[in-house]
Amino acid sequence: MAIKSEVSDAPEILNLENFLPYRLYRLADAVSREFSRIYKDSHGLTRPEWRTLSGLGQHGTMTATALGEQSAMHKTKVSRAVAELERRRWLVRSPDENDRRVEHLTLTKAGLAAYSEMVPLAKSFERELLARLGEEERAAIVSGVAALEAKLTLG
Amino acid sequence: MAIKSEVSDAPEILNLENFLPYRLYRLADAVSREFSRIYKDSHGLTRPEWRTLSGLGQHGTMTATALGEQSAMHKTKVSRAVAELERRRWLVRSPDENDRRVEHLTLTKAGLAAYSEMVPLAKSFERELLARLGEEERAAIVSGVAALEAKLTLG
DNA sequence: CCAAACTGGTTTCATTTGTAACCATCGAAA
DNA sequence: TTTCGATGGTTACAAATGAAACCAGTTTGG
Repeated sequence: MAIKSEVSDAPEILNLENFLPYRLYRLADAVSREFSRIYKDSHGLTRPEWRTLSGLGQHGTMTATALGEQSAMHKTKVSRAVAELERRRWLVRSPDENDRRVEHLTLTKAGLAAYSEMVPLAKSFERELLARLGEEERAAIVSGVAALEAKLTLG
Repeated sequence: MAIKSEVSDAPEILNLENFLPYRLYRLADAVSREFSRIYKDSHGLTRPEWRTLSGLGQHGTMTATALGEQSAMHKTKVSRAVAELERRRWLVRSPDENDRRVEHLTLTKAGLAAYSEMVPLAKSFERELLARLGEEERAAIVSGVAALEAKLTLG
Protein backbone atom coordinates (compact mmCIF):
# COMPACT_ATOMS: atom_id res chain seq x y z
CA MET A 1 0.00 0.00 0.00
CA ALA A 2 1.43 3.31 -1.07
CA ILE A 3 2.07 5.94 1.53
CA LYS A 4 0.02 8.45 -0.34
CA SER A 5 -3.15 6.38 -0.07
CA GLU A 6 -2.42 5.52 3.53
CA VAL A 7 -2.46 9.09 4.63
CA SER A 8 -5.41 10.17 2.56
CA ASP A 9 -7.74 7.23 3.20
CA ALA A 10 -8.32 7.47 6.93
CA PRO A 11 -10.27 10.58 7.93
CA GLU A 12 -8.16 12.92 9.92
CA ILE A 13 -9.32 12.89 13.51
CA LEU A 14 -9.59 15.71 15.99
CA ASN A 15 -9.01 14.87 19.60
CA LEU A 16 -11.58 17.02 21.33
CA GLU A 17 -10.25 16.55 24.85
CA ASN A 18 -7.00 18.00 23.69
CA PHE A 19 -8.31 20.81 21.57
CA LEU A 20 -7.47 24.16 23.10
CA PRO A 21 -10.63 26.10 22.24
CA TYR A 22 -12.71 23.34 23.77
CA ARG A 23 -10.56 22.99 26.86
CA LEU A 24 -10.50 26.70 27.42
CA TYR A 25 -14.24 26.98 27.12
CA ARG A 26 -14.92 24.04 29.37
CA LEU A 27 -12.52 25.35 31.96
CA ALA A 28 -13.92 28.87 31.92
CA ASP A 29 -17.39 27.44 32.12
CA ALA A 30 -16.57 25.33 35.14
CA VAL A 31 -14.86 28.19 36.93
CA SER A 32 -17.63 30.58 36.08
CA ARG A 33 -20.26 28.12 37.22
CA GLU A 34 -18.61 27.72 40.57
CA PHE A 35 -18.06 31.40 40.95
CA SER A 36 -21.64 32.23 40.08
CA ARG A 37 -22.71 30.80 43.42
CA ILE A 38 -21.39 33.93 45.01
CA TYR A 39 -23.77 36.25 43.22
CA LYS A 40 -26.48 33.87 42.12
CA ASP A 41 -27.19 31.76 45.16
CA SER A 42 -27.02 34.62 47.61
CA HIS A 43 -28.71 37.40 45.65
CA GLY A 44 -30.18 35.83 42.57
CA LEU A 45 -28.09 37.94 40.23
CA THR A 46 -27.31 36.95 36.66
CA ARG A 47 -23.79 37.28 35.32
CA PRO A 48 -24.52 40.53 33.47
CA GLU A 49 -26.02 41.93 36.65
CA TRP A 50 -23.00 40.91 38.64
CA ARG A 51 -20.65 42.49 36.12
CA THR A 52 -22.63 45.67 36.11
CA LEU A 53 -22.57 45.85 39.87
CA SER A 54 -18.90 45.12 39.82
CA GLY A 55 -18.13 47.77 37.23
CA LEU A 56 -20.01 50.44 39.10
CA GLY A 57 -18.53 49.41 42.42
CA GLN A 58 -15.11 49.67 40.93
CA HIS A 59 -15.50 52.91 39.02
CA GLY A 60 -18.14 54.80 40.91
CA THR A 61 -20.18 56.22 38.08
CA MET A 62 -20.33 55.01 34.51
CA THR A 63 -22.49 55.17 31.43
CA ALA A 64 -24.04 52.06 29.96
CA THR A 65 -21.67 52.19 27.02
CA ALA A 66 -18.65 52.40 29.27
CA LEU A 67 -19.98 49.47 31.26
CA GLY A 68 -20.29 47.43 28.12
CA GLU A 69 -16.72 48.14 27.16
CA GLN A 70 -15.29 47.50 30.56
CA SER A 71 -17.01 44.21 31.13
CA ALA A 72 -17.25 42.89 27.58
CA MET A 73 -21.01 42.84 27.39
CA HIS A 74 -23.33 43.59 24.52
CA LYS A 75 -25.40 46.72 24.96
CA THR A 76 -28.60 44.75 25.31
CA LYS A 77 -27.16 42.79 28.19
CA VAL A 78 -26.10 45.98 29.87
CA SER A 79 -29.46 47.56 29.27
CA ARG A 80 -31.32 44.68 30.86
CA ALA A 81 -28.91 44.33 33.75
CA VAL A 82 -29.17 48.02 34.52
CA ALA A 83 -32.95 47.86 34.39
CA GLU A 84 -32.98 45.01 36.88
CA LEU A 85 -30.53 46.64 39.29
CA GLU A 86 -32.58 49.80 39.10
CA ARG A 87 -35.70 47.83 39.91
CA ARG A 88 -33.92 46.56 43.00
CA ARG A 89 -32.95 50.10 43.83
CA TRP A 90 -29.29 49.15 43.72
CA LEU A 91 -28.48 51.92 41.27
CA VAL A 92 -29.85 55.20 40.04
CA ARG A 93 -29.62 56.95 36.70
CA SER A 94 -28.87 60.61 36.30
CA PRO A 95 -29.05 62.52 33.05
CA ASP A 96 -25.97 63.96 31.44
CA GLU A 97 -25.79 67.74 31.38
CA ASN A 98 -24.63 68.07 27.81
CA ASP A 99 -25.92 65.01 26.04
CA ARG A 100 -29.46 64.00 26.77
CA ARG A 101 -28.99 60.52 25.35
CA VAL A 102 -26.50 59.61 28.03
CA GLU A 103 -27.26 58.39 31.53
CA HIS A 104 -24.80 58.20 34.36
CA LEU A 105 -25.25 55.20 36.56
CA THR A 106 -24.34 55.09 40.22
CA LEU A 107 -24.83 52.51 42.93
CA THR A 108 -27.14 53.38 45.79
CA LYS A 109 -26.25 52.63 49.39
CA ALA A 110 -28.00 49.30 49.04
CA GLY A 111 -26.12 48.50 45.84
CA LEU A 112 -22.85 49.46 47.39
CA ALA A 113 -23.63 47.32 50.41
CA ALA A 114 -24.24 44.29 48.21
CA TYR A 115 -21.05 45.02 46.32
CA SER A 116 -19.02 45.37 49.49
CA GLU A 117 -20.41 42.13 50.73
CA MET A 118 -19.50 40.21 47.59
CA VAL A 119 -16.06 41.59 46.89
CA PRO A 120 -14.30 39.73 49.69
CA LEU A 121 -16.04 36.54 48.64
CA ALA A 122 -14.92 37.04 45.07
CA LYS A 123 -11.37 37.69 46.12
CA SER A 124 -11.18 34.68 48.33
CA PHE A 125 -12.71 32.58 45.58
CA GLU A 126 -9.91 33.58 43.27
CA ARG A 127 -7.31 33.16 45.98
CA GLU A 128 -8.48 29.66 46.81
CA LEU A 129 -8.68 28.72 43.19
CA LEU A 130 -5.08 29.72 42.66
CA ALA A 131 -4.07 28.20 45.93
CA ARG A 132 -4.88 24.77 44.57
CA LEU A 133 -2.04 25.21 42.13
CA GLY A 134 1.68 25.09 42.61
CA GLU A 135 3.80 28.17 42.18
CA GLU A 136 4.80 27.55 38.56
CA GLU A 137 1.32 26.40 37.59
CA ARG A 138 -0.09 29.60 38.97
CA ALA A 139 2.41 31.62 36.99
CA ALA A 140 1.67 29.56 33.91
CA ILE A 141 -2.07 30.10 33.87
CA VAL A 142 -1.80 33.79 34.63
CA SER A 143 0.85 34.55 32.05
CA GLY A 144 -0.66 32.20 29.50
CA VAL A 145 -4.02 33.89 29.72
CA ALA A 146 -2.39 37.29 29.52
CA ALA A 147 -0.44 36.28 26.45
CA LEU A 148 -3.48 35.08 24.59
CA GLU A 149 -5.51 38.09 25.63
CA ALA A 150 -2.88 40.30 24.15
CA LYS A 151 -3.17 38.61 20.78
CA LEU A 152 -6.92 38.66 20.52
CA THR A 153 -9.57 41.24 19.89
CA LEU A 154 -11.52 40.93 23.10
CA GLY A 155 -15.03 42.10 23.85
CA MET B 1 -6.86 59.36 61.21
CA ALA B 2 -6.33 55.94 62.69
CA ILE B 3 -5.17 53.18 60.43
CA LYS B 4 -8.02 50.98 61.50
CA SER B 5 -10.66 53.38 60.22
CA GLU B 6 -8.69 53.98 57.06
CA VAL B 7 -8.81 50.40 56.01
CA SER B 8 -12.37 49.70 56.99
CA ASP B 9 -13.99 52.86 55.63
CA ALA B 10 -13.23 52.54 51.96
CA PRO B 11 -15.12 49.68 50.32
CA GLU B 12 -12.79 47.01 49.16
CA ILE B 13 -12.62 47.10 45.40
CA LEU B 14 -12.39 44.29 42.91
CA ASN B 15 -10.49 44.95 39.74
CA LEU B 16 -12.56 43.14 37.18
CA GLU B 17 -10.05 43.35 34.35
CA ASN B 18 -7.64 41.48 36.54
CA PHE B 19 -10.00 38.94 37.99
CA LEU B 20 -9.14 35.47 36.77
CA PRO B 21 -12.64 34.01 36.41
CA TYR B 22 -13.64 37.01 34.32
CA ARG B 23 -10.53 36.99 32.19
CA LEU B 24 -10.79 33.28 31.60
CA TYR B 25 -14.39 33.53 30.56
CA ARG B 26 -13.83 36.48 28.27
CA LEU B 27 -10.89 34.78 26.68
CA ALA B 28 -12.68 31.49 26.13
CA ASP B 29 -15.63 33.37 24.78
CA ALA B 30 -13.53 35.29 22.28
CA VAL B 31 -11.70 32.17 21.12
CA SER B 32 -14.91 30.20 20.90
CA ARG B 33 -16.59 32.97 18.96
CA GLU B 34 -13.81 33.05 16.41
CA PHE B 35 -13.71 29.31 16.17
CA SER B 36 -17.45 29.02 15.71
CA ARG B 37 -17.08 30.50 12.27
CA ILE B 38 -15.73 27.17 11.16
CA TYR B 39 -18.89 25.24 11.92
CA LYS B 40 -21.46 28.02 12.07
CA ASP B 41 -20.75 30.11 9.01
CA SER B 42 -20.16 27.19 6.71
CA HIS B 43 -22.79 24.72 7.88
CA GLY B 44 -25.01 26.58 10.32
CA LEU B 45 -24.17 24.26 13.19
CA THR B 46 -24.55 25.23 16.82
CA ARG B 47 -21.80 24.48 19.30
CA PRO B 48 -23.58 21.40 20.71
CA GLU B 49 -24.06 20.12 17.19
CA TRP B 50 -20.42 20.65 16.37
CA ARG B 51 -19.33 18.85 19.52
CA THR B 52 -21.63 15.97 18.77
CA LEU B 53 -20.30 15.67 15.27
CA SER B 54 -16.81 15.89 16.62
CA GLY B 55 -17.38 13.24 19.26
CA LEU B 56 -18.83 10.78 16.79
CA GLY B 57 -16.17 11.51 14.22
CA GLN B 58 -13.55 10.82 16.79
CA HIS B 59 -15.03 7.72 18.37
CA GLY B 60 -17.09 6.18 15.65
CA THR B 61 -20.16 5.12 17.57
CA MET B 62 -21.35 6.46 20.87
CA THR B 63 -24.45 6.66 23.01
CA ALA B 64 -25.96 10.00 23.92
CA THR B 65 -24.79 9.63 27.49
CA ALA B 66 -21.24 8.95 26.43
CA LEU B 67 -21.36 11.97 24.16
CA GLY B 68 -22.46 14.12 27.04
CA GLU B 69 -19.59 12.95 29.16
CA GLN B 70 -16.99 13.28 26.47
CA SER B 71 -17.94 16.77 25.43
CA ALA B 72 -19.20 18.21 28.68
CA MET B 73 -22.74 18.78 27.59
CA HIS B 74 -25.99 18.45 29.45
CA LYS B 75 -28.20 15.62 28.24
CA THR B 76 -30.76 18.01 26.85
CA LYS B 77 -28.16 19.67 24.69
CA VAL B 78 -27.04 16.32 23.42
CA SER B 79 -30.58 15.24 22.78
CA ARG B 80 -31.35 18.32 20.72
CA ALA B 81 -28.09 18.24 18.84
CA VAL B 82 -28.58 14.60 17.95
CA ALA B 83 -32.10 15.29 16.76
CA GLU B 84 -30.87 18.04 14.47
CA LEU B 85 -28.00 16.02 13.04
CA GLU B 86 -30.40 13.17 12.45
CA ARG B 87 -32.75 15.54 10.64
CA ARG B 88 -29.85 16.47 8.38
CA ARG B 89 -29.15 12.81 7.89
CA TRP B 90 -25.67 13.21 9.26
CA LEU B 91 -26.15 10.45 11.79
CA VAL B 92 -28.30 7.41 12.41
CA ARG B 93 -29.50 5.76 15.57
CA SER B 94 -29.44 2.05 16.12
CA PRO B 95 -31.01 0.27 19.06
CA ASP B 96 -28.93 -1.53 21.62
CA GLU B 97 -29.33 -5.30 21.65
CA ASN B 98 -29.55 -5.68 25.39
CA ASP B 99 -30.90 -2.41 26.67
CA ARG B 100 -33.79 -0.90 24.82
CA ARG B 101 -33.31 2.52 26.38
CA VAL B 102 -29.95 2.95 24.73
CA GLU B 103 -29.30 4.16 21.22
CA HIS B 104 -26.01 3.91 19.41
CA LEU B 105 -25.24 6.89 17.25
CA THR B 106 -23.12 6.76 14.12
CA LEU B 107 -22.28 9.30 11.46
CA THR B 108 -23.56 8.67 7.97
CA LYS B 109 -21.40 9.18 4.93
CA ALA B 110 -22.65 12.75 4.72
CA GLY B 111 -21.90 13.36 8.39
CA LEU B 112 -18.46 11.92 8.05
CA ALA B 113 -17.84 14.05 5.00
CA ALA B 114 -18.74 17.20 6.91
CA TYR B 115 -16.55 16.09 9.77
CA SER B 116 -13.61 15.36 7.50
CA GLU B 117 -14.00 18.74 5.95
CA MET B 118 -13.98 20.61 9.24
CA VAL B 119 -11.23 18.79 11.07
CA PRO B 120 -8.36 20.30 9.10
CA LEU B 121 -9.89 23.73 9.54
CA ALA B 122 -10.17 23.18 13.26
CA LYS B 123 -6.61 22.02 13.49
CA SER B 124 -5.24 24.91 11.56
CA PHE B 125 -7.31 27.27 13.66
CA GLU B 126 -5.65 25.96 16.77
CA ARG B 127 -2.26 25.96 15.16
CA GLU B 128 -2.56 29.54 14.05
CA LEU B 129 -3.88 30.60 17.40
CA LEU B 130 -0.87 29.13 19.13
CA ALA B 131 1.43 30.43 16.44
CA ARG B 132 0.67 33.96 17.53
CA LEU B 133 2.39 33.19 20.81
CA GLY B 134 6.02 32.79 21.64
CA GLU B 135 7.40 29.45 22.71
CA GLU B 136 7.17 30.03 26.47
CA GLU B 137 3.77 31.67 26.18
CA ARG B 138 2.49 28.65 24.33
CA ALA B 139 3.84 26.35 26.99
CA ALA B 140 2.36 28.58 29.68
CA ILE B 141 -1.20 28.56 28.41
CA VAL B 142 -1.20 24.85 27.71
CA SER B 143 0.25 23.81 31.02
CA GLY B 144 -1.70 26.41 32.93
CA VAL B 145 -4.98 25.19 31.53
CA ALA B 146 -4.01 21.61 32.19
CA ALA B 147 -3.13 22.42 35.77
CA LEU B 148 -6.44 24.09 36.49
CA GLU B 149 -8.38 21.36 34.73
CA ALA B 150 -6.77 18.83 36.97
CA LYS B 151 -7.96 20.62 40.08
CA LEU B 152 -11.54 21.10 39.02
CA THR B 153 -14.57 18.92 38.62
CA LEU B 154 -15.23 19.44 34.95
CA GLY B 155 -18.42 18.84 32.99
C1' DC C 1 -30.31 75.84 8.44
C1' DC C 2 -31.32 71.21 7.09
C1' DA C 3 -30.76 66.43 5.76
C1' DA C 4 -28.05 62.49 6.44
C1' DA C 5 -25.19 59.75 9.17
C1' DC C 6 -24.12 58.42 13.81
C1' DT C 7 -24.49 57.33 18.74
C1' DG C 8 -26.64 56.01 23.45
C1' DG C 9 -29.84 53.15 24.85
C1' DT C 10 -34.31 50.27 24.64
C1' DT C 11 -37.42 46.94 22.67
C1' DT C 12 -38.95 43.13 19.83
C1' DC C 13 -38.56 38.65 18.13
C1' DA C 14 -36.50 34.28 17.25
C1' DT C 15 -33.20 31.07 19.08
C1' DT C 16 -30.72 28.87 22.77
C1' DT C 17 -30.36 27.43 27.29
C1' DG C 18 -31.36 25.27 32.02
C1' DT C 19 -34.46 23.08 35.16
C1' DA C 20 -37.58 19.98 36.13
C1' DA C 21 -40.91 16.88 34.97
C1' DC C 22 -41.63 13.05 32.30
C1' DC C 23 -41.70 8.22 29.84
C1' DA C 24 -39.79 3.92 29.15
C1' DT C 25 -36.83 0.43 30.52
C1' DC C 26 -33.75 -1.87 33.53
C1' DG C 27 -31.73 -4.02 37.90
C1' DA C 28 -31.99 -5.22 42.55
C1' DA C 29 -34.33 -6.60 46.48
C1' DA C 30 -38.45 -8.33 48.96
C1' DT D 1 -43.09 -11.64 40.62
C1' DT D 2 -43.85 -7.32 41.99
C1' DT D 3 -42.29 -3.19 43.41
C1' DC D 4 -39.05 0.53 43.86
C1' DG D 5 -35.13 3.16 42.78
C1' DA D 6 -31.80 4.28 39.17
C1' DT D 7 -30.81 5.31 34.22
C1' DG D 8 -31.20 6.64 29.01
C1' DG D 9 -33.32 9.86 26.72
C1' DT D 10 -37.13 13.36 25.43
C1' DT D 11 -40.20 17.17 26.26
C1' DA D 12 -42.32 21.36 28.31
C1' DC D 13 -41.74 25.65 30.19
C1' DA D 14 -39.39 29.65 31.79
C1' DA D 15 -35.44 32.49 31.55
C1' DA D 16 -31.27 34.26 29.06
C1' DT D 17 -29.30 35.59 24.74
C1' DG D 18 -28.29 37.82 20.07
C1' DA D 19 -29.59 40.23 16.00
C1' DA D 20 -31.85 43.68 14.14
C1' DA D 21 -35.17 47.24 14.28
C1' DC D 22 -36.11 51.15 16.68
C1' DC D 23 -36.36 55.96 19.18
C1' DA D 24 -34.12 60.06 20.76
C1' DG D 25 -30.90 63.11 20.50
C1' DT D 26 -26.33 64.80 18.29
C1' DT D 27 -22.98 65.81 14.89
C1' DT D 28 -21.46 66.72 10.25
C1' DG D 29 -21.45 68.45 5.59
C1' DG D 30 -23.59 71.00 2.15
